[in-house]
Amino acid sequence: MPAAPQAKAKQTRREILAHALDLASVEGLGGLTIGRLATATNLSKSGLFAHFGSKEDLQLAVVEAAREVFVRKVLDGHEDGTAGLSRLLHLSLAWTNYVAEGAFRGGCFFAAASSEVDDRPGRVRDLVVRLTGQWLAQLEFHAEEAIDQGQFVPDCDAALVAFEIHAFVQEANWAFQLHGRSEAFDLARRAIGRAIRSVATASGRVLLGAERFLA
Amino acid sequence: MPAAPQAKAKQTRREILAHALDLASVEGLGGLTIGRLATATNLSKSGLFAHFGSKEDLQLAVVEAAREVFVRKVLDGHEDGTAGLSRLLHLSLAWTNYVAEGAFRGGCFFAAASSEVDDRPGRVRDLVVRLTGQWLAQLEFHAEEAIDQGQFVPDCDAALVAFEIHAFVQEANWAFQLHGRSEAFDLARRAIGRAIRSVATASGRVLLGAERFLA
DNA sequence: TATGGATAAGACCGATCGTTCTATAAGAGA
DNA sequence: TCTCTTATAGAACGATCGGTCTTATCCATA
Repeated sequence: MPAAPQAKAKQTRREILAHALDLASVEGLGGLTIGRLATATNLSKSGLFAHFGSKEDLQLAVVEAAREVFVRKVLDGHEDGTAGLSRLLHLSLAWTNYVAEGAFRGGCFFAAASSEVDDRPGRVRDLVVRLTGQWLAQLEFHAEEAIDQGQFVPDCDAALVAFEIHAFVQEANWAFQLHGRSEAFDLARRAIGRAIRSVATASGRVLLGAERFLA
Repeated sequence: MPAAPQAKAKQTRREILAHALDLASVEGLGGLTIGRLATATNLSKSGLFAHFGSKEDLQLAVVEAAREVFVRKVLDGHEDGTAGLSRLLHLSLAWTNYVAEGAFRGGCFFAAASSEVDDRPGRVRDLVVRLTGQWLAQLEFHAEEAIDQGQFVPDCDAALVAFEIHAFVQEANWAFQLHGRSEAFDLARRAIGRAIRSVATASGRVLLGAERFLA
C-alpha cells in the first residue's frame, strides 16, 4: 500500500474521479459501482480498487470532488469586496446558473446525494451534511450582513431568506430533472428576486434595481 | 397465475405493501429488495414474488400505495366547497403537516422517489412524473382560481406561486431528513404565508387574516 | 543493466440480487 | 372423499456486488 502516492497514481485517480462524478450524479452514490466505474475507466476492478481502500473511501473522494466543482463554478470569482445583498444575490444566481448549465449530467450532485444518504448514517452522510450545511449557512450569513447594512428590513429573518432561496434552486433542479421543465430555472430566478425584494429596504432596492433577473 | 386474485391474496398483498412502503421510504425504491421485504413480512422470496409479476410491478404497486396515503392524509377533507386562496392555503398547510408528521419513516415518499427515478426511464418513472405533476398542477389550478376570484392580483403568475409553495415543502422535508431541523416546517409555513400574502389583493388579505401560520 | 517499489491485472470469495421452476399445503366444489 | 385451483415454500439459476489475494508489468534509480 503506497504511503505517499506517486505522480502517475495521482493522475489516474483524477481520471477515475472525473468518471465517478459523472456516474454518481446520474446513478447516485449507491449506484456508483466499482465494477461499472472500472469499465468506464478501462481499468480492472482491482486496479481501480487499489486507489481507494474501500467503497466508502471512494464515495468520500467523490463527494469531495463534487465540492471542488461547486466551489470552482459557484464561489470562485465571488470573493471580492461586495457583501450583503449584492453578494447574496450574485451567489444565488451563480448557483442557479451552475445547476441550470448541467455541471453534472444527473443534476445537482448534492441534491441527489442528500436523499440517498439521509437515512444511512456514516462518514459519507456526515460529509454531505457538513458541506450542505456550510452552504446554507453561507447564504444565511450574507442575508444577515444585508440586515446589518440596512439593505434588508431589521425584522427580516435571515434564516427564512436563506431557506427560501435554497428551496427555489433545489425545486428548479427537481422540476428540471424529473419533469424536464427547463423554464423552472427562470421561475427560480424570479422567485429569488421576489423573496429578496420583499425584505429589501429602500436602499436595498436601489441595488436591486441595477440587477436583471427580477420579476 | 390467478386471473382474479382471491380474498386471502388481497389481504396478504396489502400487508406486503404496508411493509414495502415503510421500507421504500427509508431505503428508496431501489433499496426495496425482494429478499428483505420477504424477511420483513415473514414470507419466502418466491411466495412474495408470486404476488407481483416482477420487481417493476412491485415498485409500481408501492408508488400507487404511497399515492393513496397522500390522498387520504392531504386531500381528503379538502374537497368541500372552498376554492381559490382558502383552498390553496389549506392544501399547502395540510401537505406541510403531513410531511412533518412523518407519515413515512424516510420522509416524503415522492421526494425520495423523485431523485431516484429521474435518471431511470421506465414505467415507474412515468408514474412518479404523472403523480407529482398532477399535484403541482393542482396547486397551480387553485392559484389561478384565486386570481379569477380577485383574491390574487391579476398579473400574478399562478405557476410561480405553485413553484414557490412546492419548493418550500420540499425544502423543509430536505432540511429535516438531512439536517434534523424540525423547525424547517415552521419556516415552510411562514414562507408559504409570505408568498401568498405577497400576491394577495385587499380582499384576499381578509381571508388570510383569519388564518394562523402566517408571519 | 539490474533491482525494487509502485501500479495494475486476473482469478476468486461469499453474499445478495431478480427470477424461474418444481413441489407442497390449504380450501372450495363435486 | 376426491379433485382442482390457489397460495406459499424451497432450491437453484446466472449476474453482480464489495473485497482479497496472487501475479505480472512498469519505471526510476543505483
